[in-house]
Amino acid sequence: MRQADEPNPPVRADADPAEDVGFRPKRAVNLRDVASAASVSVATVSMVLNNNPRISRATHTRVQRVMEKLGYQPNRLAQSLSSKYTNVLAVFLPDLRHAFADAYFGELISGICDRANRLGYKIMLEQAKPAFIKERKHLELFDRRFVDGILLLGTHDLHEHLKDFDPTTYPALVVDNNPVVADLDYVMCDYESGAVQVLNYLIQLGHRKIGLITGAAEISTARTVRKVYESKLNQAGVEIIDTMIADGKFTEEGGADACRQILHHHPDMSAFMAGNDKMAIGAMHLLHRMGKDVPKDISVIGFDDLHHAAFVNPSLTTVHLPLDQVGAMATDRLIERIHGRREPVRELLSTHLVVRDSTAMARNSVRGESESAD
Amino acid sequence: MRQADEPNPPVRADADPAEDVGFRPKRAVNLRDVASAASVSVATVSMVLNNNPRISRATHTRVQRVMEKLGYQPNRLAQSLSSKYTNVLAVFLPDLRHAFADAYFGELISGICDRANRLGYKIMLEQAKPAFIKERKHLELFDRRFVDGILLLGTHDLHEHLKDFDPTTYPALVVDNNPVVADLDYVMCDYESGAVQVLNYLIQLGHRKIGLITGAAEISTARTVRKVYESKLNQAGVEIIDTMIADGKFTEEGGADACRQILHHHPDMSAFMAGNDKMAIGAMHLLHRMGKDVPKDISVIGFDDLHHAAFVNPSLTTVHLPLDQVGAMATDRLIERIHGRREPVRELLSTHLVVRDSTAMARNSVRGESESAD
DNA sequence: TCCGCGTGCTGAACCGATTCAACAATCTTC
DNA sequence: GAAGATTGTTGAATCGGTTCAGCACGCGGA
Repeated sequence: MRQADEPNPPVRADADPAEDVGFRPKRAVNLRDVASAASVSVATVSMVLNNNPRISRATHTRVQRVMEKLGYQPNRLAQSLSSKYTNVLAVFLPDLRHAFADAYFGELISGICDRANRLGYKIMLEQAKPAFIKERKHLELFDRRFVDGILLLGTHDLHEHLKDFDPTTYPALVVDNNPVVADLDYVMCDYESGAVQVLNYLIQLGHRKIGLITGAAEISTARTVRKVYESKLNQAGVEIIDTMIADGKFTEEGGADACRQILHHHPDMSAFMAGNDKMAIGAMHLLHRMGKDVPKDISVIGFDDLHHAAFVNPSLTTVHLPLDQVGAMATDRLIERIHGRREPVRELLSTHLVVRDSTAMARNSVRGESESAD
Repeated sequence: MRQADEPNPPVRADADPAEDVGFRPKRAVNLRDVASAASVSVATVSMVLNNNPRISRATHTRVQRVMEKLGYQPNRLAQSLSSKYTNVLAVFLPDLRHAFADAYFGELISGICDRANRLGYKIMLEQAKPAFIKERKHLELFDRRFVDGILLLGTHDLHEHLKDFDPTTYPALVVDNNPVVADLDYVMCDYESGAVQVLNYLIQLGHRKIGLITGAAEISTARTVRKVYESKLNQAGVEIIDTMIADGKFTEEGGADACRQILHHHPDMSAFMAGNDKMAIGAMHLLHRMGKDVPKDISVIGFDDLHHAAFVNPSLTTVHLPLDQVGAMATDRLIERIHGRREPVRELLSTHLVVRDSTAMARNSVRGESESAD
């Protein structure tokens, strides 16, 4: 009878013979083996392993030689159990359908893994599904000693659980974002400067009728871009109407929808600025479907500079974000925090515009007052 | 003098100021605490935790209540140390520049993570760089008790290290591939059937001059597709010349290059079949640059059906691969193997063609003999 | 009444490392 | 030459679980 309905942890129903004759690691060489082979105590071997300076040069090399001869490899479960650290970091992805397949997150993760490995850390992958958070598994990760720290990707201000990460007990760092919901460490791209470059460029090309395909307002980077958009257009003497802006949800479909909405109210739009490449690509796809020519009829510009963006038709003008560097630096700072760093982390990495084929001079270099559509 | 390089224990060391005062987990509730609070032995608590049927219903619920009251969470380092399993799986990515940002791998990982989490497993991310393999870190992962098993992504026949994974000692499973270099478990898409559908479709549209943009010959799936291509074209009475086939390295750039090469020898190509979507997209980009119209002048067809493929211009006709299902099933089978499965795993998941806008009837439904160019 | 057996629980060994207190041997220093 | 400091090593406790052998108890059968 199997009354055990509840998901029991690493369990196997015991008491039953003739079962689970699974993978059985043959007993490996351990500290004691090395100690006796080298005629020293286990304490000595351990200290050699950790390069403790109190061990003499002679003993050190002798023990090390024995370790090599026996092919000794420390059991890291035992190491972590008795030491303070696991040397594992978790990467949290947001609860989005294709989060893993999203090149934006991929580039971040790439930077993270590279740096983490170089520093002797392993990376554990987690997706922050609602159930996961509700069961407080994000803290369990620490409490049960899975990880030393967490890198948070794709966060925003509605993520209440961000408040749970107390810096000294549950070290966490926000990657490429700065949610106001909690006062956490962060490392991110300079979206403001990127947006400034985009708008300077578009305005210089003669564009005034510029639509903004943005992300949700709860995402700090989306707000930043929007703020720059509004101030720059105002500065150029353009009155901003709400219908010139639409939420594209950071997806291709969303980008296309947002583009359609804006065009519906403003058929004379001459350029679109999108909050990321996926939305820009979605918009371009729609425009192509509608028979509009990018960039002759309409210019489109994105954010991210995914590898991919150079290969759509036409190739996409976009703001290059140093995502792998962000990932690497985030990893560095998180590890510092784990080892006792006190000062908060607030890093901003610079961005630059990459001009390709999706942008061109505005048809007729417009001037001055634009009459509001409707 | 900073003799204290070694991290100090979780105890408050007031003695020495100014040193690694890092993250300090406050002593958590442990088995002994629960045992004494419930007035039973630690053995009993452990057995409750593992749903051991030898514990009476009464004791079970009583202990469980105490655990809840104290907020007890088992330390999984201790659990894994004394049990046989870590409940962690590693995902190996190949040594490619943008491996993490590649949506193909992303979809696989997505399926893997989902299933793994549902089964109580954690996922660890590794990239199989040459140095990593040379230092035998892929085995160290087992020897040092990091993981119970490994899922191998992006493998091919030059990966000699695949031979190292002895099924009973180092459980590993190849995902969406079947390298002949080692006789390992695998779960993959039915590329053969996919290729058959592609060629039937193209031939039915009247295409005869079909170029193949393939991957490297050491990759089994690339060989499979090529084999089908050759036999189907032969069957349609088309003589195959080497110059009709080129290696696109599974990248956009490679796809573009391969496309250029083939066109150089065969300017009258009317269709391209690519081994994945990225190469197809690269080819389409080149064709766009050359002023050729897809699909009017040339049809292009891919493999993968990445989310993305629906949003390039024109949207891409491609073979849908059930990558998340492959990932999920791979995870299932690997876990079976870890727990003692004896029979080899050889799974094939079915694929189907998704027709979009990058394919159309051949200009002039060609017939019979094609004179070899050059 | 005695034996054997199944049930429910316990004590203690064990997994494999880290680290502290203690100590012996050698080196300073006066 | 004795006291004190330094250097190098060790035994034992500890981290927090799992598991096995064994014990107490109640019960049915001979």
